Amino acid sequence: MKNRLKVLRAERDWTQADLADKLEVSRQTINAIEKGKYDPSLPLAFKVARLFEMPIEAIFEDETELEVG
Amino acid sequence: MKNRLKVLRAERDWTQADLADKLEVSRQTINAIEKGKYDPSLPLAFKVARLFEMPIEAIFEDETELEVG
DNA sequence: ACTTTAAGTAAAGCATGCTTGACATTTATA
DNA sequence: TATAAATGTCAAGCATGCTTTACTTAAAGT
Repeated sequence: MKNRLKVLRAERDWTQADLADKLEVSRQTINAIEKGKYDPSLPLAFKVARLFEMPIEAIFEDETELEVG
Repeated sequence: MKNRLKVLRAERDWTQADLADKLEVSRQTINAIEKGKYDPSLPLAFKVARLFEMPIEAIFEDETELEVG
């Protein structure tokens, strides 16, 4: 799953640690999500969306295949 | 986290097993999410949103407190 | 009443999300 | 160049998401 965290941070001049603080997660969690090591949980995705005041879909981009079935 | 899965299913006359099949997860997973036992992962939430053709926020409702900080 | 279908629930196990602590690398700045 | 700030990464451990198997309960149709 792609995400725009790095850009959204840059627009606000926030460090990964800044964002981590605001979201109440560890800095490593932000780093891992930005680097695509794993996806955030849904509750964390909601928190991100609220912080940036935009829909989840405007921040995270799903790239899983469409069904064949 | 509240969700409208049960209603969305009912509108389409789908069983939990039907929905599970369409989402490629187990029936128990659908049951657990509907009963609020846990939240779906973000990828699964995206899959649900695509299936019902509506934004994640129209299906799942976050109810975590706003920051005091 | 019987049968079937749907929904609920539980346990064990594996995969993923997130934590802390520590250390390495990169980037900016004195 | 030296120092500090920001980012990257790893390991161990705990919490959550999801699986399979299996059983129970509820609802619906015969």
